[in-house]
Amino acid sequence: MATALVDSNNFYAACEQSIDPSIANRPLIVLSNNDGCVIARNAKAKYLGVSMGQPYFKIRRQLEKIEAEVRSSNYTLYADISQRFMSIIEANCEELEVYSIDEAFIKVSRTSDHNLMIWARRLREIIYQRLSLPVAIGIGENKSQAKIANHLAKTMPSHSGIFDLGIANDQDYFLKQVEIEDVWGIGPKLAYWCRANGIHNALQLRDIPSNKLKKKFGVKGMRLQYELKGHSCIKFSSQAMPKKETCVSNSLNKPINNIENLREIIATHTIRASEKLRKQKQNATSVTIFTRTSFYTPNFYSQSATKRLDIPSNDTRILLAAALGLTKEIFHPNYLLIKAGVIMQELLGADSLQLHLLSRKSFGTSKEGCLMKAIDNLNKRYGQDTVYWAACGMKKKWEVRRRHVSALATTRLSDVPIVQA
DNA sequence: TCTGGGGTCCTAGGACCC
DNA sequence: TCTGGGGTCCTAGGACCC
Repeated sequence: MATALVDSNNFYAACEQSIDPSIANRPLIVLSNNDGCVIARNAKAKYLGVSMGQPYFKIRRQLEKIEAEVRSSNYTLYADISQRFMSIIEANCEELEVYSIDEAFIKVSRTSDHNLMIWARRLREIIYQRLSLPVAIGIGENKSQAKIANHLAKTMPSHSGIFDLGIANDQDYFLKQVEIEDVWGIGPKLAYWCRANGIHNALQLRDIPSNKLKKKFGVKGMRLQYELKGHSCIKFSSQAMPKKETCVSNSLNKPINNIENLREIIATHTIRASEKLRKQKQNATSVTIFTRTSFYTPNFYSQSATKRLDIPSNDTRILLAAALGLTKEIFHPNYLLIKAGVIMQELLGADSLQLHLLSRKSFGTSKEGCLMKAIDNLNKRYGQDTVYWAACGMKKKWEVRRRHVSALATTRLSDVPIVQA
């Protein structure tokens, strides 16, 4: 059975274009939280020289000059379109592994003539027709090969978005076209080492002596090399694994140096993290909070603190008490803090909870559980923060900047676009 | 004035056990 | 005089992913 990787091109930008086709012919960029830096751009913006990761404030002039459309990231919209994307793929394959918001690995059987091109073209058409998302499909014998094939599908125009490495006559030729930095699993550090050791492309990586690779990359390097040779050794998991930790954090609109503000931020993130836990049907055994100054200031400061809970919980009030209790441990008045967050750790599924020896409470049916459910339902029905904790503060001067956010066109009735005949 | 957020996996080294 | 060897668990840090 072959493995394919279906991946949406410039996903966030494509989502923005799909709800507002009027911007499709213009350069478009999407900014990270706090309108910090570029995290997605459409082909036109790419062509005009906007690159990923650039801070917005540095390129604002350039963007004005090329008359680019700018959007703040709208994750609610992207998550909803992603779900639709995945369900179309699921209906057109044998097994699906959702790999990220815009990518899925899938398994498909090869037809008698081994040719999956017709299937791939059809899938590409359906996705475009229903969601206006252009996708690339790469096919190989395993995940690493599918990744390589997907890269080739995107970068070589003659492949028009689809490439099958499994049936390529000259696999070596194609592996040679893939720069070492573009190989899945090779990050900047390892790429640097590779270049220094004369390994410049995927073919050379496949063919270097295994012992040399193992010494530097460990087992991960071995797995990658095996896959480049055509064996499968990276697990395919169609069942989403339960999360081991859940983190909510952000950079602040402006730096803070008073503990009250830090408490409000920690409270806000803890509440969001608790909601996430309840949605995931998980409970946290320990809570870590952290904060730091900017990387770009001379006096760097970073601190975290952790509290273990007697009983794992997803009750906002319990987690809030734990997190706020730690705040003074990470605060330092001499530093301007620019980032803070909460990590829920050692997560347990609701079914694998153990009661505390001295506790009389039972899970799920408790009053506390009902209260949390009621709050979640109210916020779902009437909008986020209809019911919220006073610990979050009222003014929120530090709140995330989102000056260019688009509508919730697929999840909120009042935001559905109106088409005039 | 401004520089993302949310994850996972692996390894090395220390502490501890018998 | 003499200070083992094999194993597990935990943690911090590094590297990677999108």
